[in-house]
Formats: sequence, structure tokens, C-alpha cells
Amino acid sequence: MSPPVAPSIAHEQHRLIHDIYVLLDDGDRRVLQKVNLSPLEFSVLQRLDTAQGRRLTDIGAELLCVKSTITRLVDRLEAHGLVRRTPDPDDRRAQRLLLTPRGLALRDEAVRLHDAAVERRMGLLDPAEQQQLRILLEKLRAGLSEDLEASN
Amino acid sequence: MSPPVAPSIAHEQHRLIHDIYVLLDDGDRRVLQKVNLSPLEFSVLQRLDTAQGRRLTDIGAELLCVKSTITRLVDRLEAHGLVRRTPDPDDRRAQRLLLTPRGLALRDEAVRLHDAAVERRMGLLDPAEQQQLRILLEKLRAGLSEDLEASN
DNA sequence: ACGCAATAGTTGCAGTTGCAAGCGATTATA
DNA sequence: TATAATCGCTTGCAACTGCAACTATTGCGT
Repeated sequence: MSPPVAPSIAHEQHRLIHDIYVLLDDGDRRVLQKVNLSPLEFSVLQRLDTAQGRRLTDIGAELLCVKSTITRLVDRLEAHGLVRRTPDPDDRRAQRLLLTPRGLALRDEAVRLHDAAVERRMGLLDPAEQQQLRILLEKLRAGLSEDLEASN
Repeated sequence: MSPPVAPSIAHEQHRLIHDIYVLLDDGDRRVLQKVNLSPLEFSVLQRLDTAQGRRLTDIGAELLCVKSTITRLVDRLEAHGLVRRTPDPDDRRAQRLLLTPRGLALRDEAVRLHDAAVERRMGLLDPAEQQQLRILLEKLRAGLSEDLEASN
């Protein structure tokens, strides 16, 4: 008389997204391990360029993790010669984070591998379904973002 | 001449799911913090009952995390009096994990809070959209699960 | 029945993350 | 313009997780 929880409808959706995320994340880890990157490190590299750079805090905000996490993650990437910190010309408190040539090469390689894996896995849905899914997810994301704003 | 990555179509989908997961997870953490549970702990409690119990390894497999993680997570839950280990009658290597009355009460409270939050957030889509989304996600999950099996 | 591989679970260790406190720089306020 | 609040980032600390090694038990092949 106390089984695993009886799921509601919305709950089931949430559970689905959770499961899918776990599955995708697991796949991502396997792929990215080939270039020695964690999913979070990859996410950071994806957001960088070799020209203007980005501020650490901005990246942290996008990734919903605290500043210290970015600090240390960047320490690691910098130690591997993938990124470079430079002073922000407009604000002497801030740092701008740039991709090094080596970081750019590695990122491109990672993107190539990752995209292939993603392509294969998302190919489980046909194009029409992908399109549909995308519309729904975009709506959901927009709503959730607002919701987050509202709660801060 | 080296902007943040140029996204493919499938990649965009993947990114959407990732973003949504992060947003949902963030929301979950806030809610579950009220009952002092991490999302993973909550996931474990959700899978338990007060009668037959479940084996640690099975739970770990469902949650895609290694056994040692479950071991120590259960240590914590047990220290808080929420679960109880009992020997498995069929296999002397194994333990069966049960909810205690206190664990049951806390889980129900957590489910209540969590469901309300989920309901509110998934309510950002109307019922027809939710239905559509669910179908797509279920198909995707099934495919990804197979994919995972295949790679092991 | 015997030995050997596989399985359930635990433990040591190292790596990653969040939180809180701290430092310098900047912006707002009086 | 002086002072306070805020902001960008870093560091110390504690908590959580994965990996590899280990013990005890089970089951398979011969």
C-alpha cells in the first residue's frame, strides 16, 4: 500500500524530458571523452570565439552555474592551452575569454564528433517530427526562461 | 572568423533539450531543497516502496549512475531514517531497499511539492501541445534507449 | 562437484561543483 | 565628491560523483 509514486500527466512529461536528458548526456560524455572534454567544458568552448571574447560571468549565467565553477573550469582549459584570459578594455574588474588557435581546432573537432552523434540520435525522429518537436520545445524553453526570471 | 559554433538542425534540437533540462533541473532543485532532497535522492525515493523493496544495482541502472553513487546516497538517506536496507531473501549478495514510514511521508510531501511545480511549468503548453510533445518524446526515448543498449 | 567468471555491494581516491567569504573595481547615493 | 552598495572574479571548504580495486556470493562450464 505504498507503491512507487503514481504519476500525474505533467509529471510524466517531466520524467520523459529527464530520461531523455540523461540518455543524451550519457551519449555526449562518451563522444566528448574522445577529445577529453566534459559536456560543460564543451558548452563553454561552444560559446567562445577568437576575436572579442566573452566575460566569465556571462557564460556562467547562460549555463546556470555559479561563477566559481567557471573560474576553475577556465583554469583547466587555460592550463591545456585551449583558452586565454585577457583584460576587458571596458571594465578593469572583468576578463575576456578567448579561444586559442589550439582551442579552436579542438572545438571544431569536438563539434564535428558531437554533431555526428547528435544527428544520428535525433535522426530517430523523421524531419516532420523534428520540426514539430522543435516548435514545442522552443515554446517551452521560452516559458521556462521567463519563469526563471520571475523567480529571481 | 571563428564565431561561436554554427548550429545544425539536429544540433539545435539537442541544444533545446539541454537548455530545458537545465531549466527544469534548476527549478527542481529549488523545490526539493524545501524538503532537503537532491534531485537524485528524490529519484531514488520515487522508485521505492515500503513492501518488497528494490535492489541497489537496479536503481543505479535506471538512473544511469554507478553503484558506488547509490551506495553512498543510500547511506545518507538511511542516516536520515528515510530508507532501510534489508537482506535479499533470494540472494545473499544483495540488499533490498525499503522506504521507512518517515521516508514515505517525506516522499509524499516531496511529490506533492514537485508535482505542483511541474504542473505549473508544463502548463506553459496547452493540453494538445502536451499530448503532442509526449508522443514525440516517448518515441525519442525509446529510440535512445535502444541506442544505448546497442552501444554496450 | 570444482573452479572460474560474473554479480551485488562497499571503500579509497581524485575530480568537479556549489556556497560563502574576500579583494579590487565600479556605480549609485547622499 | 565621499561613502556605500554592487559587480567581476577568485579561493577555501564541504559535498557529491565516477573509477578502480576489493570482498562475498552466485552461477556457469566441464
